[in-house]
Amino acid sequence: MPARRAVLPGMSDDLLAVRRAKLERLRADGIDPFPHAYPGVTPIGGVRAAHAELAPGTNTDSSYRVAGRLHARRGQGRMAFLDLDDRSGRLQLQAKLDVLGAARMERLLELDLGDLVGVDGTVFMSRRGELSVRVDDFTVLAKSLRPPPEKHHGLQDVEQRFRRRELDLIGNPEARELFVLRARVITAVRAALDADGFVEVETPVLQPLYGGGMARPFVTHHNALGRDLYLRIATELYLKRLIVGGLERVYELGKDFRNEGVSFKHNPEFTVLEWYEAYADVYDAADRLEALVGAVARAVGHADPDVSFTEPWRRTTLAGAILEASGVDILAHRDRPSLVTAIGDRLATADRNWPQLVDDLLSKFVEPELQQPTLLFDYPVELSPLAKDHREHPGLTERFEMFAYGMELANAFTELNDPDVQRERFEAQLRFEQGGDDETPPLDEGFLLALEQGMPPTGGLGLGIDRLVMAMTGKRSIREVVLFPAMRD
RNA sequence: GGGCCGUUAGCUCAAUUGGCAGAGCAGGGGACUCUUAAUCCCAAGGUUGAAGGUUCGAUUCCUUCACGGCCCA
Repeated sequence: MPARRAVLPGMSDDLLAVRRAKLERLRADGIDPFPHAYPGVTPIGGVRAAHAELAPGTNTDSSYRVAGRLHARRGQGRMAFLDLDDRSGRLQLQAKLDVLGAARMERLLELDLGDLVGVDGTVFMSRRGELSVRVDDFTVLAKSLRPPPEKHHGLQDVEQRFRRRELDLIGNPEARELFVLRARVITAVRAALDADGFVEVETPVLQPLYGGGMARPFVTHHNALGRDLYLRIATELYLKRLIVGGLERVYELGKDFRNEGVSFKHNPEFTVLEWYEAYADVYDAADRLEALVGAVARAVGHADPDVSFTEPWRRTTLAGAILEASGVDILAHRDRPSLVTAIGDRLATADRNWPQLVDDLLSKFVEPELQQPTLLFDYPVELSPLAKDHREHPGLTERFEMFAYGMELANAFTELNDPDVQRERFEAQLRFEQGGDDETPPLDEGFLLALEQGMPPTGGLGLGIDRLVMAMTGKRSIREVVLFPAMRD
């Protein structure tokens, strides 16, 4: 029987001190508590897959090296069982005095939950049918100096889950699975676009001018250039310049930044896909989006009985959807006073211009009702400064937004490529700004110069990746699908 | 920005009408060679988010603040 050494008499109530004392004892015994590497590890999932059919009580001569974080311990003295976690799963370890000898057995039992451990061992199936590895040898891979989350309940405190995401990932396997799923969503998006001949590009995050959307930007400063720069609010204008340049099919997957409040569907930095396809229009973009999201849903196994991303999706018009949901016909009330009268007391109309009121009607009456994937087409030109005029309906543009789970997920248009019309649109927007809209971006001469070079007919689209992941996982808060969401100090 | 709710041991949670702040897990000491939310014995662990107020007495009631959640704008 091994003689246990009292860890630290007189300090047994201080969790951190006990762990530090164990760390120092390892060093005193000539063991490096933070070794440099541990080659040859097999994932626990791989060990499980190779021995799934083993009968209870069966021994094997299969040996593996596994590594992970110590999650639980049962028994002490001459035999103990330990649970080891890695990214692929959990595995029971069996430690026996007659295998390890007194010294190593004692060392093993002194490990703390949360320590990172490597094990060489032999697979067997316990009498109760638990796949296990008998520890033949083990190595401390990194000493954990702080206690892990509660082993059965995990980390429950919502605030701590976001602020200390590493503890969420350690303690809650479903958190790991969610972010692995998020990665699979992004992989599926890339695969679909790559397969269709799109070129992935990277355009500036730090921009001398911001544009491509309606939002307040973050401002930062470049010391050597001696000037302020903006963090991008969209990738649109640079990507269109690449279409001018002849890249024909481009996409960018990255972060945009908007200096606005946080909510369950807004994080100040968020991940967006934008693509632009030469010689295509908004209807091609709609077909491509359906196929893309349908493929993502299949790739990650989206299975909500109430919402299906299987193509085709419902398609209707913005004005029709607003009329149906609110009774207000925005196309019959094309000026502010008329629309205010039509809205009556259903919305606060003070200090809101015509496009803002239409947006309010959409947000209040239509968006929350759109649970199934739905495309709303034909947005008024006042709301769509970068979209091309509708080929049939004056005053409208060739644009749609895609909604699901009561959220806007995507936005697409036949891109406006007439440089003179684009300039007029920007200038009209800036005139609106005199009316108090402070989200209007400044006029981008570099972009207009590029359009004058000649941009082919183009269909473009932006898709919110965080919200897509929310839709694929049924999470109601963007903070659940962003690893480190913005938090107050 | 407004309303409501929450904040108690390292973690997960209790605490009656305002009356000694508790349990499980983890940690410490001990027993245990097929356990698995292991079990058993012993001991320990608290600025009840912060600051003020009411009260003989506050985790509990009131005010302000911080952070978070939900709903609304």
